[in-house]
Formats: sequence, structure tokens, C-alpha cells
Amino acid sequence: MGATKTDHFTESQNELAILAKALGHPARIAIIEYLLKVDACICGDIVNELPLSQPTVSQHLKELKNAGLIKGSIEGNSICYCINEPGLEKIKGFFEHISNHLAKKRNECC
Amino acid sequence: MGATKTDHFTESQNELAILAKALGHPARIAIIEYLLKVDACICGDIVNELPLSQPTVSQHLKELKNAGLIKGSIEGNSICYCINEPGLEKIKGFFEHISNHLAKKRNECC
DNA sequence: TATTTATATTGCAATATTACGATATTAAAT
DNA sequence: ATTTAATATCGTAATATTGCAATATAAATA
Repeated sequence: MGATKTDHFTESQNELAILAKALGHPARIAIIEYLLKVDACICGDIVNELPLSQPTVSQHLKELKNAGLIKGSIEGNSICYCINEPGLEKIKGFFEHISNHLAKKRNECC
Repeated sequence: MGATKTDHFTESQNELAILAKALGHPARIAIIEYLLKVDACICGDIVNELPLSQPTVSQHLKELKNAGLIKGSIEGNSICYCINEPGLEKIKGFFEHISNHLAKKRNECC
């Protein structure tokens, strides 16, 4: 054991879990926040922003990219990273959906 | 190594990461969706809804509770679980914040 | 009080994640 | 052509997560 039983769940559930999991590390939250703060795509500089080694940061960037939360394009000898909106909209939609449901049936129990 | 360097990040970053991580598994997404679907708190029955053993489900419920995404109160010999709104609002706020920022500076690059 | 029912905990094996040093790659600059 | 700079990959150790059988706990019911 140890492996998640992805095939027992719906595609949507697995997709949301992948997105959430990608944000389940403070370094990756920090990367998203940094990309947001600097107003634009950032070519280089991400490594210097984080208290982690270059290979570790590279790995975290790869995970965010695989999950569809950021995208990176080659820009000379550095890479230009920025937030990938569709990915973020998808997970944001999940929370909005929950929030709307909760608003409708407030305090019915508990 | 292998342990996350939580002390290198802000409290807010760690908090958001814990919330996201708790949702980083399809079974836990399924639990949240189920609690939402049934309109109210559910006493029992969660185990039967998931394609996992009772101990495994119990463990996932514990993680959601620790992260502050659900709450459970004892109700006779079963336990009544429901969504914990403050936890969900916190992570929802993060995505709204991102979305607002992105709306302001659309297509500046990439 | 014994049994049933619902949930939690323990212990453990399989797998995944985190982190980093060493090394590779690739494009710019000299 | 070499060197420099930025990023990726490999290898590996430490730790965390996933899943379940077995067992414990605690309340309801017979």
C-alpha cells in the first residue's frame, strides 16, 4: 500500500485533489504569492526568494507546472514563470461552489 | 531530510498549505462533496459512501478535522460530521485574493 | 450484563514526498 | 571556443502518507 487509489474516485475529484495537493506545501504557496506580488511573469529570481536550495525550488516549480497552476516559457537563458489562470479558476470554482451551498442552508444543524 | 521546512515560511503560508494539503486527496474531496450533498450534518454513513476501509476513512476524517475543514460532534453512539465554515472561508479567501489580483493585471505578459 | 453498532487507534508494509549535493544542459557573454 | 549564468535532472537519505487487518473503545439495545 501507500499509493492513492485514484481509480476509485471520479475524474473531477482526482483533478481537484491534484490541484489542492500542489498547493499543500508552504514553499509552493510562497511561489504563487511571489508571482502575484511582482505583478508580472518573473524571469529568474524565484530561487533567491525562497529559503531552499536551487534543485528543491526547481522541483517545486515543476510540481506547480504539472498541476497546471503555473506556466513557464523559455526567455533567453532564463525561464519566465507566471500563474496559469485556468488552473486557479478551477480550484477557486470548487470553493465558491461549496460556499454557495453553505449559504443556502445556513445553521441547519451542528 | 524529507520533512517540510515549515519554520522557514510565514504562519499564513503554513496555514494555507495545511488546508490545501488536507484537500490533496480524492477521498477527502469526496468526503467534503458528500457532506455538501446531503444538505446537513451526517451521523454515520460516511464509511459506506467511500470505496475504502473503515480505518482508512476514519483517518481521512481525522485529517480533515485537524486541518479545520470539518467538525464532528458525538451524537449517541455515532458521530455527526459537517463542514467547518471558517476553515473553508480561509482557503476560499486565498483564491479570491489571487483572482482579484489577476483580474487587475490581465495579460501583461506570457 | 452481554451483545451489537459505530468509530478510533495501533502496527505495519508499500509508496510518495522533501531536500540537497553533484552533475548535466543550454543559452548568453566574453 | 571558453566561461558564466540559469535551470533541470539524478541519486539518495530522511521522513510522511496511504491503506488495511486487528484490536480497542464507547454508547445503545436486547
